[in-house]
Amino acid sequence: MKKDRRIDKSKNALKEALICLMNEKEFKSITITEIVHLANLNRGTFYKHYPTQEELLNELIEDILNDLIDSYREPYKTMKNFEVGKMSSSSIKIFDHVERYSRFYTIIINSNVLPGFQNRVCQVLKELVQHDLAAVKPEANIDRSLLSSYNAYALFGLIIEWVNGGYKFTPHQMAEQLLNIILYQTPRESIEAVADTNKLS
Amino acid sequence: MKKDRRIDKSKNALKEALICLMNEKEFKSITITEIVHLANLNRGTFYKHYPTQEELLNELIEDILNDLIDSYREPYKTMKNFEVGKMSSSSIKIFDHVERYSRFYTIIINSNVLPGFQNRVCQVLKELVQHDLAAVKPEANIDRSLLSSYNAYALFGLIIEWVNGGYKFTPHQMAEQLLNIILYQTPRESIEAVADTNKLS
DNA sequence: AGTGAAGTGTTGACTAACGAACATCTGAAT
DNA sequence: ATTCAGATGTTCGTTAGTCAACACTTCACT
Repeated sequence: MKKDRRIDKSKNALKEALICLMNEKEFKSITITEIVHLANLNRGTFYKHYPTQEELLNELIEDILNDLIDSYREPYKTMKNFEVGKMSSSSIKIFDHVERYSRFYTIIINSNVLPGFQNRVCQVLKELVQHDLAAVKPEANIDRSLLSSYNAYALFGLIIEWVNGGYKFTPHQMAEQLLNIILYQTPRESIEAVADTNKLS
Repeated sequence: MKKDRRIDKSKNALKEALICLMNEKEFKSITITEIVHLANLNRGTFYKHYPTQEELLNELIEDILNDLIDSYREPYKTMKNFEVGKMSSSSIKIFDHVERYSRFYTIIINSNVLPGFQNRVCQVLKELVQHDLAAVKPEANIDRSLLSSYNAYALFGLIIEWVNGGYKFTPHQMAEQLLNIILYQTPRESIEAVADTNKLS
């Protein structure tokens, strides 16, 4: 028995409405009545799924982080024995994820609401990078935690700059920028060695 | 008891899906399964409201014509003793209507599917114009049917050109164009006399 | 001719979402 | 301090939409 699609439709409508309202006013001042009005749903439907606005926001954040993880791992589904050199910019999906939730990222990053979100994104990125590193033979004198954190925050910096600049580039252009940075910033002779540590997006 | 909003949501999803599919393929080749798949609805939901695709299309057309009528009459709600000279381009809503259903208008006008639709639009426009004329004192030697048809098709010509040109103007610019044509094409001394016959949009 | 994949039309049991109504609670205006 | 409009949290009966399953048709391909 497949899951009833009405549930997802209602939940998505509520989350979409919440993002929309967060664009306009402070989260704390958003009422449940406002949310269901914008979502075009009965108020009882809200209470069937969430006790408070905070719980709705929490689930939205979980959705976004899960989509971030899926997007990051997207290239891995098709390839094996990953190599940055053979990676095409179109296979990098993490910037598509950011664009998908661009309104939310703009709210969070440009303002100071929900400061913990940025840290959670970085933490997730770091774990994703670290997981990749685990499958690669160790590099001399480089601590894995340090290296993964280095790469995770570098990627996050790219995202921050993109968001704060008002999305002046397409996701594809961002992917190209990332590839260029990875491939040409690294000293030529060590590209192959480091390549496997940079399985970004 | 207000009407159950689930009905409108489902019907709108089906109509939106139909427009989307008509953009890509011939109407006759569109299956019900395709429609409900794109609308993200159960097939039974379709049959609960419509026996065939044709009936869905018919109701969509009725929706569009009703919205056309509402949009045309929008300025009348706020004003009495209508005068074109005092009419602002922002009060003209008929081009907003066309933009709202722009995808549908493009399909119908650029191609030859559903040729009857254009005639129905013109007929509706003519009746709207004629209804306005009925409230105005008769002009010497001008047949009312001819005058209303003249104005209705003139307006339709504006729309056709706009659609075929790929919507190169905003609805507001179109409204300004219409006002300019009405006000400056007419001989100066007869503006007042004809003004009331041009309650367009 | 015959096979099979895909669309059609319908049914039945189940449930999420519906409107309406209720008794609170809140907070800004008086 | 009082009022009162608006938000909250909950309940109840109803219904639109859900999935799954069915028999049937269509038609392209073998």
